[in-house]
Amino acid sequence: MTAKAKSDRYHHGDLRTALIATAVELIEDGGVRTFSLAEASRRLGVTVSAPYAHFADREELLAAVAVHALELFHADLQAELKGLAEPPDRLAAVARAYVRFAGIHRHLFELLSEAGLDKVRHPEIKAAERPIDDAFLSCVRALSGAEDPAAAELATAVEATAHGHALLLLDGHFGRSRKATARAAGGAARATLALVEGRRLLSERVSGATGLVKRRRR
Amino acid sequence: MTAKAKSDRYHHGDLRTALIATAVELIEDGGVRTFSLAEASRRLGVTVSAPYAHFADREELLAAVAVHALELFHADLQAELKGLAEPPDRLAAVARAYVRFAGIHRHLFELLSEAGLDKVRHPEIKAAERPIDDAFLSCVRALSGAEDPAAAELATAVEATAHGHALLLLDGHFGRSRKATARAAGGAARATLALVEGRRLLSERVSGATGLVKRRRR
DNA sequence: GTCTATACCCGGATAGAC
DNA sequence: GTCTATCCGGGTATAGAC
Repeated sequence: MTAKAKSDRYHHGDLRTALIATAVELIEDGGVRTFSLAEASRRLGVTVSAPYAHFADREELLAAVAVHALELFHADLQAELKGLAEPPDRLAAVARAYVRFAGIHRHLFELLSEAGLDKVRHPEIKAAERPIDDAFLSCVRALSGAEDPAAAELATAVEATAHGHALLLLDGHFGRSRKATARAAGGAARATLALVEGRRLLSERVSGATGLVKRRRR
Repeated sequence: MTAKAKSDRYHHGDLRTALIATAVELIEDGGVRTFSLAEASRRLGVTVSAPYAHFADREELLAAVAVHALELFHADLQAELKGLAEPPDRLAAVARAYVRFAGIHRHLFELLSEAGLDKVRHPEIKAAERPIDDAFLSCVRALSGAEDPAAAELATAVEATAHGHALLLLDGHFGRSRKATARAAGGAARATLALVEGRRLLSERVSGATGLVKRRRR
């Protein structure tokens, strides 16, 4: 690969990278379902067999795109957390970032959540998820103290809340306007706060239930 | 269609109905993605063109299956609500039923939430959703009083919670054992209760915030 | 209402030349 | 590393006979 402009054949400095970029584009407006290696090849002006020199198959390319998407999300998440100190606020920010990402990169989000990529076959994906999981879990732990047995359930509930709002957003539940993403993200953040508060209240009721707390019931 | 056992050709009392039933089966174990009219036809021993006498295209059959799934879910929901009087409990039961349905009829659930069926083209789907929406909304209204402006957001949050838990369940987040569905459903129900409590608390803080309530902050 | 036959389109993937 | 050529499979859908 030393000679560059070579004959009339198509040439790339780096077809592998170009394929990933094109796949991101193609998926960002069209979704994973309709994405095909053939189409990507056409776009880049190479034949359908060329990609096989860089990826074993379609799924391997998709995995690379998934990694890219996760890195994107991680960056967004860090930005959203920046400057927030209070654990509940940080948790709410995670939910907000999650929903925003889904709204802004719909199809990349779908790739991550619906494509059913085999994470065993593609450990890169797991690796790219790691820092995100860590950020999330550190927020949960900061909130409830590491010893809290209910921490895991809270983490799950927050995750479900964010995920649920994201899907409702993509479903048009918040409308189709530009504001929809903001509405959904705000809703998820508030729901997260409510969850945190409600959980604390319910656990108080169970453990050291005082008359005062009990009186709130119904 | 008066003569029944006629010649050696394949015959059905009602191919239309049989197609729906077969599609349900095929989708219940294999998912929508891989479902094809061709396969369904083979199963029933008719040729690939036969279905077109009853359905305009593949999607029309899928719509019929979706209606079936919604009816199933509605029945489950009613059963789950039976005997519960307290609004929070009823709301939690809705979430529980939702997650259970997702766990037990994975692929039918996927059809409903991911297949992207065009509800404008298929008003039957909207019609089948109606009674479910009504049941859900009546629970929300019973809880917050019809005038509460936050009712809509609560409804959304509960929906998101149920949906989120359902998806996490299908993702293996609660394990793959037979107990996974129960765990997820329980989690969704508890999260719903926490949501209801937390929301009440947060709104008190805003509206008639007393020193006592305020003190709970942080 | 169902069949036969067929046309059409798409995608994935491989062998072998350059 | 890319191309040419080619095979495979799959599905959707239609026309026309019975």
